[in-house]
Amino acid sequence: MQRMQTTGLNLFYKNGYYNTSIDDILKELSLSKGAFYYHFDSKEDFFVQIIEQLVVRKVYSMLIEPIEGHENTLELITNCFEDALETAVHNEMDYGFLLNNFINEFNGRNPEIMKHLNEILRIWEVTLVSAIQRGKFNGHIDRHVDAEGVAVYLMSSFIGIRTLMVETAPSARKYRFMSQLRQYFKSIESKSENQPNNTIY
Amino acid sequence: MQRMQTTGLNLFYKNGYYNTSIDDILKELSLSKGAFYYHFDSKEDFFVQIIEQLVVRKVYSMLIEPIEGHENTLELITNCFEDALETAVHNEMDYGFLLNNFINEFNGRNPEIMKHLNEILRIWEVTLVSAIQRGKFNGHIDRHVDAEGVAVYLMSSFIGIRTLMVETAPSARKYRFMSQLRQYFKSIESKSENQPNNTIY
DNA sequence: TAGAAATCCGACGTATTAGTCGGTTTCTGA
DNA sequence: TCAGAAACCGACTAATACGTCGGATTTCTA
Repeated sequence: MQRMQTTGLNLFYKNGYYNTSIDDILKELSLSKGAFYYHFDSKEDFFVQIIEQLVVRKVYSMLIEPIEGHENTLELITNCFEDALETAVHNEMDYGFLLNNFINEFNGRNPEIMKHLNEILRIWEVTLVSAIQRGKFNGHIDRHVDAEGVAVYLMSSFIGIRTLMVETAPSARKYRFMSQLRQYFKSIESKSENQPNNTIY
Repeated sequence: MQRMQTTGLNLFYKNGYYNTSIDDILKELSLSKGAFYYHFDSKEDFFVQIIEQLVVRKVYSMLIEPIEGHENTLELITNCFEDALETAVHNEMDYGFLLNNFINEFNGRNPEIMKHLNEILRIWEVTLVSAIQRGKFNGHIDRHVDAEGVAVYLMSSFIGIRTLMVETAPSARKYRFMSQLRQYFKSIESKSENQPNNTIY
């Protein structure tokens, strides 16, 4: 069942949900229809379970947990993005950002699945927002910046660079992206070196 | 034939290429299989013609031509993005950024079509790069910025925000995005008010 | 070890897909 | 007017899709 889900996710990521048949997955696993429908009610049920079991965990370990620490927020985010993009560069065959692909595939076509995907995005967003607010509180980030705005901007740029890293010069594009991200971060970081609220930690 | 293409593009955009059948398109047009295959060799040929005829034009009019002027580059890009996002907000049903959706769908599965899509991205990129270089030359943009980097960063953020504007608070997210874009632009614009090279125009 | 529960098999049904092809209608220009 | 070209029709094929079902096999448990 674990194997079914991981194999399923790989193929769905590679070929898309609607363009991957149950038979494709079962052929890869040398299993039969009966085995599949013993464990899952339908293809959709199968996919929902994959989201809950695997996709959520992937996003958490890659994008959420790395920025939950109490160090300098902007550094945490920089390193988190750096690592995530570096992983993508090393994918011998990269198919873009998992969440982006699925959202584009299911948007307006499957509200049930969209609910799950939007929920993951929401959690990513609130994690970023609170990280930025923490940065403001700790004096690393200028007090006047709009945390929600920065979060949306960061998510946007990350989603987009993953699409741009598909097929065309992923390594070079990653490097350029990270440089500009640092440039942007410089523009929102605290001007003074005072970090008054840092003392309480 | 025009009607076939526009209807085809709408459905491909809405449901994806693989998830839209020829019959779906023909039903919408009240046409028959014979009519379709009289004009097009195959579904793929049909789609390639749609890209060349419609997608290219859309991207040009929306993202390329608006930034080819000789006014302040950063203002041009700001207005261009503003308009493009505003159009998306007003789509009663939005399915994200056309190019992003198709790239994610065809990446690693159809090199022929990917070639066309990547070409459009490439043109967008060089247009942005030369616009930024023009801005540096005109003194609106700091001479030290990396034009390629800024272009990649801009494209990334645009692609991403279009996915984020799908389903969840498009108008609010657009507003936040544009604010941060302006913030970023402030960080790369020329520090001094001198615009030495501007005189030759 | 025997019986029950869990797991798996694969042929089958029904629906949909891309594409074919012989025939019909509509347009056009001399 | 009429012949040929352009455009269109729709039944057909072969492949593939999801899901079902009766039965076989393996694994667990007492």
